Amino acid sequence: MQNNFTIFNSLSRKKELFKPIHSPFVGLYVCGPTVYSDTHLGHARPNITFDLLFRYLTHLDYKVRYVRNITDVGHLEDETAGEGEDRISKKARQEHLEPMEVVQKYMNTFHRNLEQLNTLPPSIEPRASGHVIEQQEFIKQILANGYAYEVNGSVYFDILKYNEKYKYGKLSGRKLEDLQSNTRSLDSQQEKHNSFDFALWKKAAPGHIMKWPSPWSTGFPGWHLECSAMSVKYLGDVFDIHGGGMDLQFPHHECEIAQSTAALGKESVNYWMHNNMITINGQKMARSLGNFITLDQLFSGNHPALEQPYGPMTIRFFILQAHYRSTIDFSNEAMQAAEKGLQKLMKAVITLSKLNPSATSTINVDELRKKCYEALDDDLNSPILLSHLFDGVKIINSVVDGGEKIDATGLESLKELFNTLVFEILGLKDESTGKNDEKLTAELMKIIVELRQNAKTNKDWATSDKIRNELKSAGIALKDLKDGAEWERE
RNA sequence: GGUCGGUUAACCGAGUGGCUAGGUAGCGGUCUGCAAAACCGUUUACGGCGGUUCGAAUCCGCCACCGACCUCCA
Repeated sequence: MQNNFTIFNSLSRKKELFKPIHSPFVGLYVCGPTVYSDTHLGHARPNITFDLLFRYLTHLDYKVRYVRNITDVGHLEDETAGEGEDRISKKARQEHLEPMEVVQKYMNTFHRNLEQLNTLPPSIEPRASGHVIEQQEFIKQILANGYAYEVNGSVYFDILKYNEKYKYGKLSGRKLEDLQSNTRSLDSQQEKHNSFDFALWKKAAPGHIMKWPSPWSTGFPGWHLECSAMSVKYLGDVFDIHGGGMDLQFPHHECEIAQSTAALGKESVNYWMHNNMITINGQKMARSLGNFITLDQLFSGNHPALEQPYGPMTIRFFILQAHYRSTIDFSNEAMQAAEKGLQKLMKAVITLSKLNPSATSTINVDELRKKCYEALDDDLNSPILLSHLFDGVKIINSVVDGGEKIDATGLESLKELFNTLVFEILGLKDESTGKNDEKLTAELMKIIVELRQNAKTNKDWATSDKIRNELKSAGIALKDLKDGAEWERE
């Protein structure tokens, strides 16, 4: 299969032509969330970014297996606090729930929010707690190959040993000496041979809820292991693309590389992709920093920092307006700009569907199409794609105004292009449609518009303005045309 | 302190050597009873100082500021 799709590979720090291992099949693994609290705006970024990737690869006729995990065990709150409490266990205790109730609750929210953002579900969504055996097998392999050691029922990865043959730190550009001098002193360090070694299996402290039997101790798997074990299980020893947020590059993805290489003797991932962060007031939005806005808060407007609610598609458009490797700064002003821009785009799609062809054409749709695909092929440059689409919007509106002409062939081509790019690939949708009482509203509006036309015929401007103004405050915009009038929801 | 990245107009953001994205906001015009929408035109730019070059927002050097990672994080 031929394509010109290039991906910026975080490992090589270069754009590379995308060549799947077993075309037309593509294996894609993306790090999912730890489900212990509500989904926030920051989470929308990777999910929309990799949804765009999934949609585009699928559009290019690849058969994509998209695996996105749910972390429901093994992430410690604070390793310095002695035993280190699991984030999920902590939340369970606070809310008087079973750990799995916490997981289910926030996983449900995550799924609902992502559906609202119109992201496609992954092909497989494995959970760490359901793959403890696979993770143990992975540890056994690493131990057998001599890259891990056991101390008091816990198993640690031996980075010095690993570094003799392979290079630890290649993804994040870190040197072992720097890590050595910079690693904090942790309690468990006494058990570790070196401060930078990381846990593959941790013996459970007394009272620890989420634990499993193992050859080493009753305990739980280390933080980085699940992704190595599950990606290899579902995508094979070597697969195409691994994605995630930039903040996971180190140590999470670095450790994944080390684990897979230590267990399998080779690296598992051909292309590493990392999305950048969403910032607020110039600072990363993060759960741990407490400066986050949840998606439900954004949708409802129920947050002190929000001047108004913002629809899921506004958020999707806002994110797509920046390139995925750049930071994007959240503000009400920026969101309102995105909302207006999205409206303009959606309005043009509707206008396009009603357009009448001319005998001749002044528009080169093929040229526009070419530019759009070049943008996508250039490491998913969605902002450039949108800029070309807005060129298209101008063309569509100019056809209505009579400044441009389009023939039947061009019109079909333009419709196909817009439908494919806007809905299928960018995954946007018109939020104003789908209301149940649309039909009744239409009937009522017909009557109101007719009454207003009568008033206008009688030059009764007071009445016609009153109707228009009151409709406006009810959220309906009336627009006078040469003959008659049309209306739309604002 | 170490590693990496950023600094583009009122705001959000593209852009890697000459062709000076796009959206939002502003201004002027066309249309209109008025307005809105749409269209046409248009104002604010490339952190600072040097250097390379016929030519630099783009390459190089220094400085300033901001951020990410180095602990869990999307």
